Amino acid sequence: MIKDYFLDNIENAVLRAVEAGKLGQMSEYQKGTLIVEKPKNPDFGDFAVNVSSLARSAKIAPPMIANAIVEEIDKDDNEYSVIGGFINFKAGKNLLTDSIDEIFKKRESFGRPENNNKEKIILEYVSANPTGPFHIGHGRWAAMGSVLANLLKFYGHDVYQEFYINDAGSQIQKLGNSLAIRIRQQLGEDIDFPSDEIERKNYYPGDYLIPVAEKYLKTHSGLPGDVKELSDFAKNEMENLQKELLKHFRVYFDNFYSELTLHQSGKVDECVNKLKKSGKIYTKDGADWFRSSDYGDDQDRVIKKADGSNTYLTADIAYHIDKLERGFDRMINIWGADHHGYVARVKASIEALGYNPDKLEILLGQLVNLVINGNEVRMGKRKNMVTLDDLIEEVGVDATRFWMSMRNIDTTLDFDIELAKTNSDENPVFYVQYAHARACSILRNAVEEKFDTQTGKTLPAPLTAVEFEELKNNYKKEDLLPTIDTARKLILKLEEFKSMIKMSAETRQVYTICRYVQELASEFHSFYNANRVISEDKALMKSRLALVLSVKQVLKNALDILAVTAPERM
RNA sequence: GUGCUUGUAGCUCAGUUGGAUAGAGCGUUUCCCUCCGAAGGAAAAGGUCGUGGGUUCGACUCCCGUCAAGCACACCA
Repeated sequence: MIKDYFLDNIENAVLRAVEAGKLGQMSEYQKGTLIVEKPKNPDFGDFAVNVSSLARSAKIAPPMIANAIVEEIDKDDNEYSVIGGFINFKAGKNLLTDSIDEIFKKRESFGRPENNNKEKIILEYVSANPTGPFHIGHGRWAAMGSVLANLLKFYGHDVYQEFYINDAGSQIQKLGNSLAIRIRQQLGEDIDFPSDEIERKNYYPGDYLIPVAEKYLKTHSGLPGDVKELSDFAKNEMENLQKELLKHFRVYFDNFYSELTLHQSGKVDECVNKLKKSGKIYTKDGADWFRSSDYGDDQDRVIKKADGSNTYLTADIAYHIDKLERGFDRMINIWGADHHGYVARVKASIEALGYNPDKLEILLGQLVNLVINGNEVRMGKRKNMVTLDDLIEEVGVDATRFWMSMRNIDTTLDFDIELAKTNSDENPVFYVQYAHARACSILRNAVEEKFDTQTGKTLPAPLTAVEFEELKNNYKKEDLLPTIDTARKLILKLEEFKSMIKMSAETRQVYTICRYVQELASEFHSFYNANRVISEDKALMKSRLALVLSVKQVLKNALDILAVTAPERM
């Protein structure tokens, strides 16, 4: 990376300058204290380092330090300049041609770091109850989670994606009771869900169980004796619906982990026993309590209720311990912000059972607001629920994925349906896809004959197929030279893909990919308007085609991580 | 009441571990197609970084207070 090359040069120069006694009273330098930034004013250079922080130990003025360091640098064909305490850097032709060269060499793996410490990661997200269709909020976790999985894989990690099915507990019984009412309605009975608000909470009154009731009656003549049969039937239907939607939304789980099996396998009881042995359990009011407050939680938590049954937390503890026992180095969970109270207690349990709680990373996501015609539509718990299915049908998979991923997970997301549907620059997805389609179009034109309507003659293709293949497969660094001065910004933006990926993967911030891809598209559109690619000057044309090929490749790499399509034409 | 998150241009948001004149997109205004996709580009205008203190050479960034918004505070899942 150019950035790293620059920092490396600076730091080595600092070490030499210290050795030579040129940095005043400074006697040692610790690598990593200086940081590279982008100059606010691009005229200063591509990158910069501020050496003011060394002034304290050197006891000389920052500009003098900067000059002393620059003197020690092997400059190659790059430019270094000093302004105040800043050392500015402008990459020379060697670095620029190298970076395009790297794109041609690495292709679809361009951007993957050379040596990273590969981790075995289990990423858990969505994990919805199988009691109804996904709502819009689930869409955010689904999109962000799958992008994060793609990103971490691209980065080089081993990623296992898991969906935890909350298929135990009273909600499943509620689901069965609700289906029973829908079936009786189908059978012609005059019956409905209770109108009393409190009683109504014991049911799922959404319309989505009507088709399930119809389906049930196709193979059964009436209500079963046991409501459990209905619960299982409905649960199964909901799970299948959810799985289908996830696939359609390009979200692929390696495993769906049923909470129920966790109970049935005895792992939950096993976990309770282990906790008891650890001495962190006490009995109060007939229930067993876990001393989570010993590990930073604000209060202790019930782990076995007075009636002898386990709480939701108990299963969750067992689940996380199971993940650890499956040998993962790291667990990453995406949870809605409404679950933030659970972080401390789950981490506490991991620590109490002798595991390292730092292995668990929980990304808390703020919720989603739907904006329709400029008005916020707040997502109520049950009423007015817009399903993810509806949203995707309305705006498409690409736009939904992009919009759900484009904001920092810490901010509530405003999803503007109208904007996501527009086909213009107001819509970032469209803008980016257009850039890719435009690149493809130029590449097509480069090898196509053209019919001239004025003369009625057919003009030969600007480049023969053989020449084009040669450029693509046997690209040489010199090929880029004719256009290198007009394409500096574009080349640097392409090169930035590597540092963007690194940052994004290490901080788990997928929205930076969406930002990057917009910036790259913008640089490309700008380059396109200022420089004609297809022209008489063959060397110049080839150099610019090389850039177009690079842009296409990098856009594709980024869009693949987002799992948004990169269209050849639109 | 306690905890977590958020407050930056008219709107939606960046701001990379404290650094140069606080950035981008949309919207507004003005330009740019005889020509590779104008579904695009160039430029202008637009700011008391919620607010009041503090820390230091330097604060959107760190600390304390305060105001506003969202969420959570079960022997529910």
